[in-house]
Amino acid sequence: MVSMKDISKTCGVSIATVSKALNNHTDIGEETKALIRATAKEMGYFPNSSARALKTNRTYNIGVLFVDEARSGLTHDYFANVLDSFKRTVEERGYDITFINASKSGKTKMTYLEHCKYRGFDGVIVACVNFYDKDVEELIRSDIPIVTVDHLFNNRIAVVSDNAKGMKELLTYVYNQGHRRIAYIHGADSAVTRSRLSSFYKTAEEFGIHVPDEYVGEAAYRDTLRAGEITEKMLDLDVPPSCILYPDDFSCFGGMNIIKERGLRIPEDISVAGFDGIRVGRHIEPQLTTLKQDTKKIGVLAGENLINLIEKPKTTLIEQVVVEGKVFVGKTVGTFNKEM
Amino acid sequence: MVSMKDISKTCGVSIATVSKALNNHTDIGEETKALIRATAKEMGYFPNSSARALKTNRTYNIGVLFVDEARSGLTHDYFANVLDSFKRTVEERGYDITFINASKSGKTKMTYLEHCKYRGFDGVIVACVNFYDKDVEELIRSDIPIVTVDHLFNNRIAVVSDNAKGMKELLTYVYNQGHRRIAYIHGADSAVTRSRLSSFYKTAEEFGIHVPDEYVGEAAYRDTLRAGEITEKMLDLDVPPSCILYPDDFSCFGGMNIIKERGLRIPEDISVAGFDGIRVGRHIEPQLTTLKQDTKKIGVLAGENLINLIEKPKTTLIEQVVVEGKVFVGKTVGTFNKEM
DNA sequence: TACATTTACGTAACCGTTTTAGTAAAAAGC
DNA sequence: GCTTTTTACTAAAACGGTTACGTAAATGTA
Repeated sequence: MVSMKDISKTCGVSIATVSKALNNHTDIGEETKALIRATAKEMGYFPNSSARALKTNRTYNIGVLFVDEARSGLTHDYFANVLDSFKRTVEERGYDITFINASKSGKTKMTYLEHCKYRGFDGVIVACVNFYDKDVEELIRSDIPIVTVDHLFNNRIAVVSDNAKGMKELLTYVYNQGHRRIAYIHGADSAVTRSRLSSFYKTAEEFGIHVPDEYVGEAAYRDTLRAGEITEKMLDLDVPPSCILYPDDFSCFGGMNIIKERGLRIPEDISVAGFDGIRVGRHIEPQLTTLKQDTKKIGVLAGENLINLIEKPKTTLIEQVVVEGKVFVGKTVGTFNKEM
Repeated sequence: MVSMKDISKTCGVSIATVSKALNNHTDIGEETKALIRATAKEMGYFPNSSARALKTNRTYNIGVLFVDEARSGLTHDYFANVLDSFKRTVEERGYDITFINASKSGKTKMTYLEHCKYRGFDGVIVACVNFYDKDVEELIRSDIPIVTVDHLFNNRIAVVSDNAKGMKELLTYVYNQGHRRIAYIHGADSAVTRSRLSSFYKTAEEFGIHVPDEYVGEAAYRDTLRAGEITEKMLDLDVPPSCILYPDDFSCFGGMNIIKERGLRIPEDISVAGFDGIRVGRHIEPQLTTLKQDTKKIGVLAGENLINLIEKPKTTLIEQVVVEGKVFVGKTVGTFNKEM
């Protein structure tokens, strides 16, 4: 590796001059700068990020903590899309991203926070299901700049999709299609779940429609089997729902399978809607009606807010950034106007 | 941040002693080691990776280059699964992963190789569609330890899924279900495509079945619309195929949609099969018959081979590691025994 | 001309770690 | 008891940068 020392030798200047020239300091003559830059390029010089980080305490590296329960967030469509957008945003601004993990490095196992300190991340983005993990809590409570996705913490910036509004819009759409017997299968308890659930009840009340207890069931996110089981129960009711809302698109597929197995048609006999708007939903038949989350915007805002927090901590507001989703009208919710 | 210097002060020993104690060198007394370790733990010490990297020239960081055409590989189900598995494997062994990119860092744009040198990655994994990008070529030709996925290069370890065998198995399965008029819509030209295509022809010949030119069409990977268009053309043939194979599961969905639009039933009227085995294929109706790639194994082998290459370059074979996939029997390929 | 200011560069300390070479004290050898 | 070996530690240089401070020469000012 060619270093500043090499450049300084061939240019006949000191290392300090090389450093200043390459960093465009004002106290270096223009010709000298030009010479140094030219030879740097010629010699194939590139700065050593470790050395720079050591001295400046800035790594231009952002830690990413995306932990699903068993699987990492990578194979989770929603998170993968958010991460992809986040990645582009921060890379534009000169940052790289590295995954945080709690594996052993060498011999000693590290907590997430220890790993962050070890790597010297300038900031961290956290998006995961289990925010109550004590390792996650330790990280969140630290003094590292952090942006969380879809979860609120004291004194931390959070980018959250507007679950309440999303649920309201979805339900409104379904209502406007004529449905009155609307069921909601929700995911495991979490802030997101609670937000959607309360919005579901509230909106239903606003429309003056009654939601019997049997119309609300708890499944788990992205669990097609669970969703299928609950769907079966609902179909077995004396007065089954005319439309079922699911915690996510995957779960919705699970429900759809059961419905089809029963010989019922979607949407003629029963309507369904998902949540998230994963890519494949638009490519299958019938096209999935769902609440499409704006993963791109979430990623961009998370990136911008985090970098602001890193670069101008004083002027950055600690706030909740809300991103709205949008109903994607597919073919799984039909019009309903039979007698109630 | 607490450093070795702090520990050395509280323990009344030199910094060198601290370093050696923590790295378990033999020339430090047991009691001293114990004391130093204890105080290190107590003071919340963690090594500074930048400083260590600067001195040792080892970052324990692996660069990941996953570039799809427009979108990054992150939202690509196949790559995301490979990456996930790769990530777990290397993290187990104390390595982190960071994405390589060619964005500007600060002001100057870097090539992939420059970025790798800047970050000092110990090794790199490359998996992308466009291996002919000159930046990618530059990287591959460098002296950094590299493992590629699904592409062969001289003197580089490659982990490839056995496309030829996969195609053969899939076609054999379809043949055994009684199909003789089998079409193949393949992806854009690439090593993978060629491998599958030649295997398709070869296997067909072995079975003594004739493949008319109209039964082979070129679409693009993960392009549902293109796949749909070609499917239409094939359905319009005087003697349409009884089964169509697609370049990937997504494309297969595209074909299925067209088929359903035409009022044809899958698999009663026409059979289809995908390639890859993405998760959602198992959760939709009818369940997709496909060649399931062993993404987990690919990731593990890529990780293990790369680390071996990094840690014992002398003894590591430069070779092609082949991973076999397996036919996942869903419901989209039916038995066919009408007269030919 | 004499002094103050500006310009352009160099010196050297420092970031946190590893490692080579050295050293004093303790143990072993005879 | 003296030399040799072993044990347990330290000093200091080095990795590749950044930066506060110093300084000589060039320029400006009166």
